Formats: sequence, C-alpha cells, structure tokens
Amino acid sequence: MLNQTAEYALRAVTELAGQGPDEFVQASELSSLLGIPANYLSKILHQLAGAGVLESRRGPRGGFRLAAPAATLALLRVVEPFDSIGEGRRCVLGGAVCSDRTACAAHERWKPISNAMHDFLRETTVAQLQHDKPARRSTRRKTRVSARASG
Amino acid sequence: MLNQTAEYALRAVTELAGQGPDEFVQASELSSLLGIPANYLSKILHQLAGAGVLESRRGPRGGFRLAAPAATLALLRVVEPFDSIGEGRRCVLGGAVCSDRTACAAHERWKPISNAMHDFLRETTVAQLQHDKPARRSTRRKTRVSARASG
DNA sequence: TGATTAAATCATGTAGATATGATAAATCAA
DNA sequence: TTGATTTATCATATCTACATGATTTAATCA
Repeated sequence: MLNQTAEYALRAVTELAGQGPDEFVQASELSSLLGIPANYLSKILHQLAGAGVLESRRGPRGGFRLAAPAATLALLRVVEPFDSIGEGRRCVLGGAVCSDRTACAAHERWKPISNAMHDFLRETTVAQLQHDKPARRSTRRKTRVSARASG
Repeated sequence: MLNQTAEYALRAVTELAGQGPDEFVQASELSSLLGIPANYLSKILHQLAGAGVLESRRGPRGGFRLAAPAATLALLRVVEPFDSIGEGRRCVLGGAVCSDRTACAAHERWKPISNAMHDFLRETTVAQLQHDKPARRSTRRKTRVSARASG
C-alpha cells in the first residue's frame, strides 16, 4: 500500500509519540525496537527532521523526538516525503489525465475509495493512532467479530 | 496504486472487451493502440492466457481475446497475477500479522477503506468499465461538478 | 511443402527502492 | 581539551520492477 520507506517512517513516528513528547530517542534504539535497518532508518529520521516532523539532537543524550504534539501531526505529513500517494487522487488505470471532466472507465467507481484514502491520511493524526492502539487484555475474548484482516 | 504491469493488464483487457467478444486482436495492435511496450505486453497477455482470462491463437489471424464474457470477469482476476493488492486486506503499517484480533494502531480506521478497495476489485467487472466509459459529448458542459481528480 | 504470420520463449539491460558499511561532524561531560 | 556518544553524510551493494532485442515454436494458407 505504502512503500517500505513510508511505512518505516510511520512506525518510527508512532513509536516516538508513545515515548512521551520531551524525551529524545536514539535512532539505534528505534532501530532495534522496530526491527528497521539502523542506517536506513537513520536517513529516514533525518529526512523527517528536514521536513519539520521531527527534531534531532546530536551527541550524548541526543536522538529524535516529535517537533510538535502528536495530535497536530497528520499521517500525510509523515508519509509524503517518501510516497506520492497523497499527491492528489490517482487514476486506477494509470491514465495521465483523469478527472471528473475527463474520466477513465473506472472513475466513478474508484473516486469514493480514492477520496477515503486521501482523507484517511490527511485527517488521521499520529495521536489518534496512539489512542486507537489496542491495550493488551489479559483475558482473551472468544467472541469472533469478524475474521477479516485489514488494519 | 496498482503496479505498472497490473495497470497494463487492466487496460489491455478493457480494450479487448471493447473489440467484441469473438475477434482475436494481435499483441502488436494492442501495443500500439495502448502505448505499451510490445514485448512486455506480450508476456503479460501470455500470463493472462495462462490464468484463464484470455485465449490466445498463434499464426495468421491469431491474437488474443477474452476467454469469457466481460460481464463475468472481475477486475481482481485480471490484476491478481501481477499485483498482490487483492490478497486479503493488508496492514497500512506493514505489520505481518494484523487482524481484528491482533490489530495495529491504524486498524479500525483503515479497515473500511481496505474493504472498499477489495470489494471494488472483486465486484467490478470489465463489462462495467466498458459501460461506464464516458461517451464523448459534442457539447462541452460548463457546469463544474467538482475539480477533484480521482478515477 | 514452404513461406508467412504471430505467439512463446530466452537472454540481456536499466533504474530505482532498499539496504549496508564506513567516515565526518557536532555535542556533552569529565 | 580530550574522549565518548550520537547524528549527518558519503560511497557502495543488492534486488526487483520494468523494459528491450533476438530467437524459437506453432498455425495458416498459397
């Protein structure tokens, strides 16, 4: 769905949000915590800092932290430096020009889905992901709501 | 959204559906008609034939045609040999295991979108794309419904 | 049968995403 | 000021999607 790099970015930022707003977390710690290649993650974090999403500090007690409260940080901002998914809605059939005026064959059927995806990225904040994160329950529920995987 | 190869497949199959159900169309003709690299398209068509989506015939008057009526052909069948997008819903955060039971942080918010995408591929037929394809109007409408591109 | 036509197959090339490894630069603390 | 720590940067490697070019196989038809 998203490319690997954007996924890494999202997971790293979500993890940082969970570590409290003031604490700097080292790239190496995030790397081992999330299972993301250290040098690769390093570059991603650096780029997120450049994009204003993160702050970085070098040297002892350095690391990375969110540049602003997680509640103000849309997923789109985390993802857009690495994936073009957010840049306007795109044609499922890959047509260069495809709009309501010049529609491809799938346009009407695809539009609501495309819009929903875009809205998801634009309106969901990192804080909401924090909040939604399911707490581990000690008692496993037997009630089967649905078998469908998705999230 | 879909990878290039799956897009090519979709466009080729849609074009074939438009050429009538009995006629064999040559790969080279599809190639120049759709602007898809000839040898590359050739392999794609061959694979679609292997998947039972197309029939092929060699020699003079040969080519490719749909193996079954366009109305019975779901987009998913065209796309799945080339793109894993249809194989179950996938985690936005890239988590290996992510279901209603073991949910990632984005699960609840992403699920409806993921389901909608999957349903789109499973329930839309190639014939529907044919039918939806907007006829060119001689009079251009001035009414602006929405500027959003998407399809 | 032999020439022609078109798919099938094989071999090779390219670019970008995804890494890996090493070094440089900044910060802090003793 | 020196050594330790940690990000910043650079150079290189690998893997896959995307594509190109040439050859082989099969079908048709004169």
